[in-house]
Amino acid sequence: MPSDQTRSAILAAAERLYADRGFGDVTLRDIVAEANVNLAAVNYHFGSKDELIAELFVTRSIQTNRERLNELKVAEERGGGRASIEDIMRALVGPTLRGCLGPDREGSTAARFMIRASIESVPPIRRIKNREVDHLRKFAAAMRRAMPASNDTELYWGLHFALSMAHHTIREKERLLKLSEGKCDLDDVAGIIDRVVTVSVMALTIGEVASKPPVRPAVMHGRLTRQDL
Amino acid sequence: MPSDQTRSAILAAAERLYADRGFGDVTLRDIVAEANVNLAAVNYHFGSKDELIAELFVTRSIQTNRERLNELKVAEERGGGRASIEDIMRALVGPTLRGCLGPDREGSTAARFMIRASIESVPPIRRIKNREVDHLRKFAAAMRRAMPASNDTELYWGLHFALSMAHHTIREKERLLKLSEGKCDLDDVAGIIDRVVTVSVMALTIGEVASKPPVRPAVMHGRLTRQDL
DNA sequence: TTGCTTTTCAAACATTTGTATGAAACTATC
DNA sequence: GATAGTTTCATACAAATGTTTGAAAAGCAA
Repeated sequence: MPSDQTRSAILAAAERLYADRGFGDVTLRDIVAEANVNLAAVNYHFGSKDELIAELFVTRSIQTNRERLNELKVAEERGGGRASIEDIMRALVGPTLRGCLGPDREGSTAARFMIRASIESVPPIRRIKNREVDHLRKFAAAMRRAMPASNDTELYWGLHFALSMAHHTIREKERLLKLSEGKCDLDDVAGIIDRVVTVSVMALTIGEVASKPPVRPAVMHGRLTRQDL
Repeated sequence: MPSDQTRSAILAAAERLYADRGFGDVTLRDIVAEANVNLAAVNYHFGSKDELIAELFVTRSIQTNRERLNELKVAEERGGGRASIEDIMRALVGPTLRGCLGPDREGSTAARFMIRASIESVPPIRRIKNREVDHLRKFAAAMRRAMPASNDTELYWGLHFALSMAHHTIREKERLLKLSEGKCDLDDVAGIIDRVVTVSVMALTIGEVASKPPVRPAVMHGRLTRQDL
């Protein structure tokens, strides 16, 4: 058997098992059993368990990033070098949401793996995520071009909130479904993307009116602290 | 030594260690060493490691929930039985954000523990979180009273997005700080709460204009799928 | 004190886990 | 077809970890 066959069998089995049962419940022995390879093969081909997980996550992350930048590029070309802020935000959150939500996506191992990675956050994945910042700078730059009037602070908050809504929707989709008693349609991916984009763009326009958000009613009573429960 | 002393020594030591080093890196032996008690004491007083973690998390969750409902009650009383939608959202996200962000909060063990719990999401905590839904229904009810025109779907999405922004800001504050090169002031807790509240309320007003979000440019080109990278 | 319950303690248990080893099987090149 | 390099395999290793045990200690009521 060529070496690559064992390697990819391990990758596929690991991704499937991690997606189904999470990182905490899957051991190397589970993976090699699923892949029908020897236990030592993991360390031979990947060096360690953590490096296996890292490779899985990096592969999928690169895919998502490529999709995002691709969608951004398409939007910029269509706009003659300048994409609208809506399209930029859509390029940011669209790929992730499309990948992880939707009815048929239940079968997508890659998507379910990335959801797990988002929820459980094991050390090797956390390490990678912390270096993931520079890829977002490209989106910050595009946003800056699209709304030159806005200042950087507002821009970063808008970017942050967009990712907040997208990721949290993926992470907590079960809970939202339960809370809303099915009223929130988690299968309407296009609608969800519209929602997130709309709200994100609105968030960005806060900064265009004033540098400080407008609404700030007096609510902080002196006696309302963490102590008095 | 009275039995309660050992019990609370374990609780305190566990919360401190988990807050500092995370759930993955702290063993029972670390905890009992920090608490100066015997290893078997944990199982004697709590039954198991998971039940210890669960007790820690439940205690802090109850605290947060009480703060939220308290703040909601204050706002409703001030408004003569009806709180404004701004104040409701503020009561929802305020306690968590105040508890977990801010400069002096660095020393608060409870806050850092809850951040860890939000990031790492170990099984006993996940189990509890999944039952945490009914507490949010009280907020949904208050929101319904505040904006009777809005339909339930929009309401739940607004609630969900508010929590998204609050939790994600806590979870990813380091990354946001790095991405924005310090431009986003994570110590200005009041400002952050204002931001989240403002955006949440705006998100809720989407539904008052129309039942579907307005912005929906044609971006989904046929060739833009998960494959073509 | 006596007797009973609760709590502490040191030690051991039982598993699980990732990793390492060294020989065997396989592959490809000469 | 011999040889060198690669890959597979069964097995063992070593360490960590949550849990259990049974006796000692402490607390407390009669």
